[in-house]
Amino acid sequence: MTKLAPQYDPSAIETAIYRRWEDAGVFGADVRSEREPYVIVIPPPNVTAVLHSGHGLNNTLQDVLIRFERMRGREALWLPGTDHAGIATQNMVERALREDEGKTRQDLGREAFLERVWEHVNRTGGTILEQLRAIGCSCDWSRTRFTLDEKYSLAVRRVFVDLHEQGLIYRGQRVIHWCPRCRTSLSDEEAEFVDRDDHLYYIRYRLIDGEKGNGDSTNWVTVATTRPETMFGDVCLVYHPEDERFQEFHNATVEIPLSEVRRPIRTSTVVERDFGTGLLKVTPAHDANDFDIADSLGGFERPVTMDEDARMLDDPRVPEELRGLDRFEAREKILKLLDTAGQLERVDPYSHAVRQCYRCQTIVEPRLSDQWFVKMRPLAEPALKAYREGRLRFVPERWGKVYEHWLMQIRDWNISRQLWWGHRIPAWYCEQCDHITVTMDEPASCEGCGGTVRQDEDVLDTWFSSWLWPFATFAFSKSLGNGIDPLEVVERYGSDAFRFTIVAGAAAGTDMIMDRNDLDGTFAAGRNFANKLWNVGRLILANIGNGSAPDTIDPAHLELADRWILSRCQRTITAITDELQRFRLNDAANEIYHFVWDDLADWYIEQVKPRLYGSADGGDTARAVLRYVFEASLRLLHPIMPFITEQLWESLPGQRDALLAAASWPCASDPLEDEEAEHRFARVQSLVGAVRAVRAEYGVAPGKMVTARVQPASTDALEAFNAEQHTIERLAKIEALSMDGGETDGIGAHQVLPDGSTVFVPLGDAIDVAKECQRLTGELQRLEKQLAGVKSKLDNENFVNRAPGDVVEREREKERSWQEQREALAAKLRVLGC
RNA sequence: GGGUGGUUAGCUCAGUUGGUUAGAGCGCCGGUCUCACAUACCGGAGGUCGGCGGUUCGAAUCCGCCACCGCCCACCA
Repeated sequence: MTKLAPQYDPSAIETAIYRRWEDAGVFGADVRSEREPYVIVIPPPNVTAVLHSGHGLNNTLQDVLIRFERMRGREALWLPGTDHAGIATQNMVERALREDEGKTRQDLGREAFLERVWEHVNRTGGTILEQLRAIGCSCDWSRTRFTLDEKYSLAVRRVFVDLHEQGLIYRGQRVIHWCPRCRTSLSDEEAEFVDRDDHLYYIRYRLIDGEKGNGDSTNWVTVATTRPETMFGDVCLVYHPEDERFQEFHNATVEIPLSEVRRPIRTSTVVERDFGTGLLKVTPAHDANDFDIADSLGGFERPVTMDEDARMLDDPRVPEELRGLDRFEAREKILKLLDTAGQLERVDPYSHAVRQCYRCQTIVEPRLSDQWFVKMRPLAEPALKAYREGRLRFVPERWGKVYEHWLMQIRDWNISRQLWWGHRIPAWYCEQCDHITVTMDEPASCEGCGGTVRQDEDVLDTWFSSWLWPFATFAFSKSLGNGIDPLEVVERYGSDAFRFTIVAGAAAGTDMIMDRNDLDGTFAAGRNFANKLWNVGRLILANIGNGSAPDTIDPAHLELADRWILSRCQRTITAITDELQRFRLNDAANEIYHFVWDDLADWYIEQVKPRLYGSADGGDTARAVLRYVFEASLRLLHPIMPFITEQLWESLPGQRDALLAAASWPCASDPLEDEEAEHRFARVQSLVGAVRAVRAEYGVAPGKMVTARVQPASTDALEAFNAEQHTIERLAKIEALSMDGGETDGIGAHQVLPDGSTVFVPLGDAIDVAKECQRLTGELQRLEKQLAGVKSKLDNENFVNRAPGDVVEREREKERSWQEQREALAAKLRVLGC
C-alpha cells in the first residue's frame, strides 16, 4: 500500500493513471461484442485546433456519460478524430508562406503546396487529441481517424458518387457566398451574419423616352441601394405590379448611371413597396435574391462585374476609371461621381446585417459561379419526419423546435471550395465535349466521347467529410465562460477538479459563466472536494487493515450509524444512476458530493472513530461498512472524477477488479434501505447541532466539556439518543448526557429540537439570562408565525376538502410538531422567568 | 420584425409533474491548527424568488401584460 500525502497532488498521478488505462486497453470497444453498444458520434475537432473551453466542457460531459455506460456494462465506444479543416489549415500555411518566403500558393503549385500543408499538419496537428487525454477523455485511440486518411477519403468519394447517382448532388450556376480574401465559396453556415451601421443610397436612374428615341432626359426614377458598386451588373429595375406610383413607367427604359447601358423597368411581387423608393435594382450575378427575380422574369443575361478578388472587372460595362478598383474603393468613387452628376439624391443611415467569412471576417461577396450543390430537401425530409414522429429526441426538448425550423428553411448546400487542401472533387471534365464523368477513381477517358479528361480543381467542404454534421450539430448548443483555458485549470487544480466543477455547475442546456480572473474561487469546489476525498481515502486505507476487512457485513452487528450510512448509500446509488440516465449530470455531481462530504466524512467517519481506534468494540463491522461505502462512492464518482478515484481504488488492499475504469457500476440493495435508521440518526444529528449551537452562542471554549440533559419527545427519540449516546457526547463535547427525564429547569441554555425534544445545557455564570430570553423569544415568535400559517390553511374548508389527503395530513403533522415545540419553548421561558 | 431562453442570497447558479420553514458552492461574520483534511472543522448572518395582474384552497413553479438581459432565424435591395 502506498503512503498517501495529506494533500492531493493531481499532477503527480494523472499522467501515470491515464497510461495505465491505455495500456490495459479499457477504452477499446469490441464491435463484435454481444453487449449493448453505446456510441458517441461528435463532429471531430480541427486537426490544428487547440483545446478551448467549449471543447473542455462538451468533451467532459461526453466522457462522464461514456464512462458511466461503460461501467454499466455496455460496449462503450468513443471514436476520436480530427478533421482537416480546409480553409483554416490552408490559411495558416498560406500565411506562413507569405510571411517567411513572400510566396503565394500559386508560386509553389498545387503539389508542392500540399506537401507543405501535410508537413505542417504532421508537425503541429493532433495537439487537441493529447489535450483530450489531459482532461481524461476515454476515447478508443486505436480507432483515431483523420478525415484525409486514405480509407476515409475513399469513403468520402463513395458518398459523393452515390449521392450524385441518386441525383442529390448536382452542378449548377448560382449566386454563392464568395470570400474574396480566401478566394473560395462558402456555405450558408460559413458565411455568418454581423450587424453593420451602413448607408442606404438613393440613386437616380435617367429615364429614356423610348418612343421618341432621342435620348432626352427629362425625368428620373430613384432607386435605393446599399451597394451602388453592383449597379453595372443591373439587368432591370422592378416595382410591385400593384404599386400605382410606377404604373406610368411600365416597360420604360432607364440608363444605368455613369454608363450608357440601357435597361427596362419590369414588375415583381417580391418587391416590398414600403422599402426605399419601392423601386429595386436587379443584379442577378451579385445578389441571390436578384438572381431569383431575374430568373423568374426570364430572358436576362447575368453580368458579373467583379473579379475573384472583388475588384471591378475590366469590362465594357464598367466605366474605365473604376476598373481594377476594390469594391469598397469603387463605391466611394461612384458616390462622388454620382454626386457630381446630380444623381445621388440622398444618403440615409441604415443598419442591417451583412454576411462575413467565418474564418477571416472579410465581407462576403455574393457571386455567380459554377459550383457543386447537395439537394437538402430530400435529405431534410426524413430527418424532419424522424423528429415529428418522436424517433429523434432532444435534451432539452426546446432545441427540437430550433432544429425543425432550421430544417424547414434549409437551402441547397454548396459543397465545392476553391481550395487545394481537402478532398478533391471526383468529377472529370471532358476537353472535347461537355460531359462530366463522376466516379471514384480517375477515368482513362471521357465516358461520353472518349476524349481527354481533366479533374475538377476544387475540393469538398470539410463538413461534407463529416457528413453527419448537418444533423448532429445540435447535440450539445453549450459554452463555458470565454477566456477559461481548460489546460491551465487542469495544470493548476487537476483534471478532476476541472471536471467536477464544470459538471456540477453546468445544468443541462444552459451555459456557464466563469470568471477567468477568479479561477481559485471558481474551481475551489472541485479542488477542495478532490482533497476531501483524498483524505477520506487516506483515513480509510490507514484503518481498514491489509485486506482483513470482511467482505460481507453481518447485519446483527450493525449500529444505528452503520444502518444509517448504508441506507443513505443505497439512496445515493439509486439517485445518481437515475440522474445520469436523464442527463442531469449536475444533479449527480452534487448528490455524490454531499454524500461523501456530509454523510460519510462529517458524520459517519466521526462516528466510527472510536471503533476504528480500538476504544470501542465493533471495529470489524465498522471497517467492513467503511470499505463498502467507500468503494461504492469511488464507483459512483469515477465518471466525473476518474483520476483520483482510480488512484484510491488501486490503493485499496485486496482489490479484485484491476481497474476502476473497467469495474462495474454499483447496484442498490433494497434490504439495506432503512427508513427508521435515517429518521433516528437525523434526531441524533439535530441534538448534536443544538448543543454545538449553544456552545458557539455562549463562546464555550472548544475543548471545554459541558453537561447536558435531554428530554426526548418520544420513545423513538429516546432509543435514538440511547443508541448514539457516545457519539452525541463526543461530537458535542458533553461529559455526561443524561436523558433520564430528570430536572431540566434552571439557569442555562435551552434548545428545542424539531421533533419537540428539549435540551438543557447548564452553563452557570456564563449565561446571560436576558440574552437567553431574547433568543428563545425570537424562536417562539418564529414558531408562532409558522403555526399561524399552517393553522389558517387547516381552518380553510376549501383546503381541507380539496387538497389531496396526504398534503393535508402533512400540514397536520407540521402543526402537531410545531405546537410541541412551542409548548416546550414556552415552558423554557417560564423557567427562566422571562 | 419572428421565435426562443432567462431574471431566485454579495457572486455563479439549483429548485424535476404547483403543497419545503426556498437550497448549494464561493464570498461574508464569529470561533478553532481537535490525532484524515486549515484545500479543514464548528456556529452564524444574508432572499418581499424582476414588476403588475390573473387562475387556484395553495404560485418561485401555471396564464397574461410590462421591464431589462441573452441566443437563434429573417435580415428583404
